[in-house]
Amino acid sequence: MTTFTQRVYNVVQKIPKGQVLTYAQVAARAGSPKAVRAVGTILSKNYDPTIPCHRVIRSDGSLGQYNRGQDQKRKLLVAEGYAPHVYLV
DNA sequence: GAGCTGACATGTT
DNA sequence: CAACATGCCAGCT
Repeated sequence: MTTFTQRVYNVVQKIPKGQVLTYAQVAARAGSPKAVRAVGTILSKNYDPTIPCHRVIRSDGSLGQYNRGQDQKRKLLVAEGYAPHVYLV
């Protein structure tokens, strides 16, 4: 548990509904723009329901991985309004 | 205490 | 355009 970890949690928790941030953005906001791997590692180990980890996607626009599975992540994002072209097809 | 792993990103081939 | 290789940071063995 470091400041970076807490920062990541805070940032992810502050992501508004219908909006998503990339791992790069989260890492940058957390204080380390290059700690994208770390963000993934942290979120992967985090099962806290108060942390909408599903709102964090890859910079390529892909959903990336998820604890509950990519399908669950996609469902959540679509349900929240984040429905880019790719998911509709 | 050191080494390996992993929800990623960027650059080359 | 797609695939491969390298860099990076925090967590776990």
